[in-house]
Amino acid sequence: MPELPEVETTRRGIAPQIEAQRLVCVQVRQPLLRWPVSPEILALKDQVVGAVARRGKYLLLHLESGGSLLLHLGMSGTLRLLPADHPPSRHDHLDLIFANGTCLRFNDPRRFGACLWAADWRTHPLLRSLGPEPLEPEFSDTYLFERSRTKRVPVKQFIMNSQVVVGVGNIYANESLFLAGIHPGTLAGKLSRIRYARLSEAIRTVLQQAITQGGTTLKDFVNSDGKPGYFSQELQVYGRAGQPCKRCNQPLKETRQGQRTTVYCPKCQR
DNA sequence: CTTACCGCCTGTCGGC
DNA sequence: TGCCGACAGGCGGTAA
Repeated sequence: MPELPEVETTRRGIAPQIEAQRLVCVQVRQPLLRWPVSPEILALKDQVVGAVARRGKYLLLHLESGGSLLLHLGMSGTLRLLPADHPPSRHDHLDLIFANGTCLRFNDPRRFGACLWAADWRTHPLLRSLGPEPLEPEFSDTYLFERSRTKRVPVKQFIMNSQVVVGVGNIYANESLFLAGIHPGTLAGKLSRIRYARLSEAIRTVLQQAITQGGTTLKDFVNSDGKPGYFSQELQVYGRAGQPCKRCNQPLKETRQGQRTTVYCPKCQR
C-alpha cells in the first residue's frame, strides 16, 4: 500500500525522466477517482515540468509556468513510465504524454487515488494542514511529545494522523511501534518524552530503510519501472499475527484500532 | 476543540 | 461451483 516510502520510490523513479520535459497533453480514460480529475488538468497542454516533489503521500509535479499537479496513489495506485504507444490495460485511468514519447501512466483499481490541480500547492486545502515530514528536522522527539500532551487517542492512531506527521500508514505505524518497543494501545498523552525519542527515531529508521528497499509490495505496489519493493521481507510484525516474534519468539497478537489491523508483540511492546 | 465512525472502490478469500 | 460477506486501507467528511 502506498505510504511515504512507496510514494518516494515512485518520485525517485519518475523525476529524472520527466523533469524539464514538455508535457504535451493529458489523456483521461476514467475521470472518476477519489475526486473527479480537475478540469484544469484536462485542459493542460504544452507545459514544461519543473521539479517533481513529494509532500506526505502526495506527489507534486510543479510546472514551470506556475501551478502544480497533485497526484495521490490512494491504496492501490501506481505510476509507470511507458512508451506513449503502449496499449492501455484495465484501470489505466490517465496518461501524461511528454514530447519525448514518454508516457506517465496512472493505474488504480480501487480508485482511491487522485489527480488534482493546485494553483499554489502550499495553500491547497488538502496540503495546508499536513504535519511535518518525518525525515525532516522539524519532526523531532520534542515536537511529538509536545503535540501529544492533550491527546487521549492510542499512540498508533496518533502517529497515523497526517496532521501530526505525514506518510505513516498502517504498515509503518505497526513496524515503528515494534522497533520502539511501545504498545500500540498506549494513550499518546501518557507516553514519556524518552519514549517519544525512541519512537521518532524508530519512525525515521523504518521509513528510511523501506525507501532503501524500494518500498513494501504486499500485492499491488510496483515502482515506475513496474518492479516490486523488497521491504516486505523486513517486516517484523505487519501481516505476522500468530507467528513468533523475531526478537523473543512469543506469538504476535492482533487487535483492531480505529478499523485498522494492529499487530504487536505482547512481550516486547509495553 | 476532540474522538469515533462511515464510505468511497475493486479484488480476493473463506465459508457454506 | 457459485454466491455472499468480510477485509484490505488513505483519508475527507460528518456526527456526537
